[in-house]
Amino acid sequence: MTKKRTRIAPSPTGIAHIGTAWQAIFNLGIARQSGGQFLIRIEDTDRSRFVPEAESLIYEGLKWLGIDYDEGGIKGGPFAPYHQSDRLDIYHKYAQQLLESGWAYYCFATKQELEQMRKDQVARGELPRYDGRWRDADPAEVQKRLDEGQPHVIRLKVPHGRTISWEDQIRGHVEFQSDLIDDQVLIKGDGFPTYHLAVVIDDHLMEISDVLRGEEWISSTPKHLLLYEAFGWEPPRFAHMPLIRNRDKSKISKRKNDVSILSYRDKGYLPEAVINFIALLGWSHPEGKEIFDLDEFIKVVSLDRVQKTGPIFDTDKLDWYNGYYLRKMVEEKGLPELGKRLVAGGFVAPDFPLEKMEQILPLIYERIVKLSDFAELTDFFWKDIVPEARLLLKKGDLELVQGQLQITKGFLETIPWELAKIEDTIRTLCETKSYKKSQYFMMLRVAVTGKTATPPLFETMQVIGKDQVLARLEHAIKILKEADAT
RNA sequence: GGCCCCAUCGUCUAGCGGUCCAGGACAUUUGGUUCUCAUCCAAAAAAUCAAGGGUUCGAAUCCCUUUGGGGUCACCA
Repeated sequence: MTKKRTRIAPSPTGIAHIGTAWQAIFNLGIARQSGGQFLIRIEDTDRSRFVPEAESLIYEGLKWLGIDYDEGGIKGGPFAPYHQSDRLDIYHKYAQQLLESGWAYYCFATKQELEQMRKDQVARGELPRYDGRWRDADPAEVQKRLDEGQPHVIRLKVPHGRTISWEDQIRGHVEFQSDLIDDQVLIKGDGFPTYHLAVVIDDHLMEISDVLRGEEWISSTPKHLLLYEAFGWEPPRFAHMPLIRNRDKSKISKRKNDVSILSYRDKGYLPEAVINFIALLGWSHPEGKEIFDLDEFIKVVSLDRVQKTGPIFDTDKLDWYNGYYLRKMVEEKGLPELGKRLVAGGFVAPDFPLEKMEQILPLIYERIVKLSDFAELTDFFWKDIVPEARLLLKKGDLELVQGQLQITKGFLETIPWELAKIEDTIRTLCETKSYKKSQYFMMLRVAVTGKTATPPLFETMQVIGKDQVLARLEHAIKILKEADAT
């Protein structure tokens, strides 16, 4: 297999987007399995949307997910620079070439002028599009305006009457009529190139062999193909991935979904879970596997298993993956690993007593879905609780429950605080007094934790500690008295 | 609206002319284990393969039409 070079070309306009990560793993896989390179190029030609910290967020997000790259980004490489804003003179040089070969021309129409033109077109029931007013302008007039320093753009002279087609790696044969394509702006009024110009020049210069990008680019591809032709360059292979969607099927958006990679980290997801989840969006494992890591994905990914339909971003399955990977992690690396991740992610205070942690972790690791669940799952171990009378009395009447609390407290006071002893005491009590197990246990659970869903009762009591358990039972008795009085 | 892309259970998908009255996973429901929750284990329900026409001995799989959805039509990427 010939080596493939692929790339992602994110724009630093905001957050690190989950879609970028999704694109990245496919590009990474296709390149790596051929022994080629995967690179990151920063497309920062839109100064109006530029966000300074956005770029480092992208690296941080990809790094967290374990997505590595070979060139570009902060690494640099043989085709540097990898920031488009550092490549301006390159674009100008090639734009000049297009001007000379007749594939491009200067356009002095102002934005307002074009806006008015489109408005008029729409009013006349026509399609709004550039009317080519400077396409065949008098060279002398153009030169005069140039000499005067008039603001201008450079446009591509899209040939008429052409059919432009390519064999898409995912979609097969796709074709467009050139007559429907506007004379694209190549160099903007501010001297920056547009995406179309820059992407073609950079992909060629950086020897990208396979362009794997979102379906939203499919209608731009003929423009790019025209540019390759204009430059006399061999175009890369194109593959247009489906678009990840919101629940309403529209293109995934910030408004309707959490699309920030880092926010999944902050919510307590494991990177391996996120990777596994997104890998199965629009793609399926050749052996039908549901569980695999990035290394395996890179080995087996192929474009022919990419679906043409845009998958809906539904994180239900991500939750399942996360719980699964959390449990797997504990089985393989032990509870301390879970503790480490909790601390590293800031889900538990760094000064949280270690021995307490060691006692709590075995009780909750099967119950935790996200690392951020930890607090909610365990707060009663160290926080004061106020059991609700309603819950205490859920399955038994006042008299019964009060008696149960008193007598249980009495017995527990006398025993050494060991798991076996606690269990033995309570079970014996339950039997000799003929309490209903479900009622009695649940009542105690509420009295001791304030909750109806907790880890097993005896272990929980043991970890909470004798003094605290007795105090809570006492507290429960008091609450019932108050409830009785009102 | 023009152009382009797409269409299998609620969701992610398997399927690339017969082995599919459509398989798996998540979610859901039920049962088992159990002091609750969760885990784990079983099982169920869930898609007239968008609809209608063809082609074929035979179609979820090929073709056409319709419908539906999406993308794109900027001096944004």
